[in-house]
Amino acid sequence: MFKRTHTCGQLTAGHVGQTVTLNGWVNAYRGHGHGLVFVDLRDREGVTQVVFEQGGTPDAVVEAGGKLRNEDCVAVRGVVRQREKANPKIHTGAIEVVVESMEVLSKTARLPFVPSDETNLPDEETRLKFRYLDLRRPRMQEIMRTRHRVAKITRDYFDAHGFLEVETPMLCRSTPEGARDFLVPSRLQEGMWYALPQSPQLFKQILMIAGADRYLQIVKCFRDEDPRFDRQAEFTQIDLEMAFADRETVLKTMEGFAKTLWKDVLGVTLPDFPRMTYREAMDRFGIDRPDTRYGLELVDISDMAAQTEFGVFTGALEKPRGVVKAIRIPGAAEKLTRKVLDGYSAFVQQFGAGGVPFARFVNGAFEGGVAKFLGPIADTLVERLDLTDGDVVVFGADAYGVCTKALGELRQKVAKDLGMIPEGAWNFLWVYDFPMFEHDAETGRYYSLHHPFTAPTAAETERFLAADPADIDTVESIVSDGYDMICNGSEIGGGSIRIHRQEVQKKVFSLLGLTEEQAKTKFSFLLEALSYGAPPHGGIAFGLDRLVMHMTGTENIREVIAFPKTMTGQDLMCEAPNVVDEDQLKELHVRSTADTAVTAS
RNA sequence: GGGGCGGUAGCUCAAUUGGUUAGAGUCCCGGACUGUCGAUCCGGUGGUUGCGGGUUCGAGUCCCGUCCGCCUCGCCA
Repeated sequence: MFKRTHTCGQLTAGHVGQTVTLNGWVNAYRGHGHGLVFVDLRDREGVTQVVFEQGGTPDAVVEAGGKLRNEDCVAVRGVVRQREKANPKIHTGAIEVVVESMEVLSKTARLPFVPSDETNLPDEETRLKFRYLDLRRPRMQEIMRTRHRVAKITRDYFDAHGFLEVETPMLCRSTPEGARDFLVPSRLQEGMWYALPQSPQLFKQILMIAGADRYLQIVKCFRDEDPRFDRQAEFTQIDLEMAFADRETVLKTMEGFAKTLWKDVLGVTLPDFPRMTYREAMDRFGIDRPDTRYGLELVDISDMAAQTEFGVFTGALEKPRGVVKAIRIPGAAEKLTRKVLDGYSAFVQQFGAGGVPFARFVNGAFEGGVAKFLGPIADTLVERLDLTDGDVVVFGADAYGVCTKALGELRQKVAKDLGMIPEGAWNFLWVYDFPMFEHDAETGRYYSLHHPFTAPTAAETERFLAADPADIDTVESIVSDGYDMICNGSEIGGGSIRIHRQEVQKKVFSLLGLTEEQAKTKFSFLLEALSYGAPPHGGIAFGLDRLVMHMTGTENIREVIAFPKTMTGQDLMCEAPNVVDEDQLKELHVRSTADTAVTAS
């Protein structure tokens, strides 16, 4: 009988003398001839050494033990014994189990790789193909456990704060704006399509109107866009919404949640989160999710740059919204060689900048790079950047958007390259006061910076309702009641106070270029719902995958997802996506236009 | 859609400037071994160098195409 009495992680000196049964996989084996075999048995909870030895173990069992190989799945029964020499590396190292009987539950075939061999870990492709073997590794088990704990603490925390978990549909209608939808053809409604949710945004707002008051859901979302190291087409949100709540209430509740998570999972006590406006974040850090673990802030020197004869500076200032900004890189004069700085120029070029003008500050004077142009402003530049000997200054000179983006990205690269990011630091902050809209010159229309259901701040509402769409400056100056939670330069959550007045929502739709007719067609249910006594409400959504990435120190999102997809959207284990039968397509009223054969039959 | 890096034994890697029979560790198989814990020692199996084409007397190595993986720009309200 193989039924276990203990896990492989729990036996200690206190169990000596007990007869126990363990189930698990062979993590390693060490044979010493026919009379003595050691096997390390592993399950989710740990590793225990079991011994097959002549005298204590029947001869036939010793022989069977000698045939065990890595990853065989077995049950062993035996007596716990104190070891002569303890193994301090494992929790159960004080004891071993002398095997009396064994059942091989399942013999392994030749392994594509050995999960316990951490030094010869295969490439990710192989790990994904044999994910069930990869997930057996203690590191992956630890990540899965952390993810479970995050989900559990999330439910506990919000339950305690009066939130109700409600499920929303996976088969939704496609809505304009936002990411590309995954579509599902309808069999019953010929020619019609469902979309998988990009987020349950509208449903949770409707739940507020429906009186749910406080809503929580840990939910899969789908966005058919290209993946990144921290982005997957299919991902999980912790989705939240609160009725009768202002921004302060939402931020306090969510900040408390983050603090609870970090305390309970990592034992880290987080201080109150600083807050920063979008404008300040862009000005000082060149990005809307600043990493405040290090300096390297952007400093505007446009006024000084105008006094130089440097064409790159003066040319930039002639552009609309042209600026010149500088970053002081302390003590980097020797590290940042010409070659490295040339690399930085190439780096910023992908963001539309021309290059990275630079100068070193050595022996009280600028040298190298564009030093010769800095003469007229040398003293004031030293003062404004607070330069000391051995510093390097890099510049950005362009329209505000390009300059800010380039230096913001460069700032992060420099910090990484020079090892300026402190280990173990947790810098959280809120970014708020985002613009409602951005005007795109190419398409000649406005886009929501967050999403079209984000309310303007209370102070802005009347100005917003009165805004003339033709007055781009005014429209772009309207501030929304949105907020992002940032952790170490990564956006882990974002939300807003929502529009709960129908006329405000209609105004947003009209600014986005939706005619009244289109707005009615696509969002009639929302507009209608807003007309029946909608409460003020707001919420947020956290990226569960990213939270777990931070908490486990993993470098890509696939590590924290049990069965993730590759950069080309494939599941290498089950080989999805894949072809289907012609009959299935027919039933769904769908015909493929792909060039290559795409059906199974 | 654009750019970059990578693909050699089941796995991790090596292979001089383009040069003889593509090597090592590990896994696996066989043998030895009674206190190991990365056990040790001896022997063995194992290769369409991702795939297709080209250049060359000769290609793992150079060129073109293609597939796959990762990273990145665009994209991601």
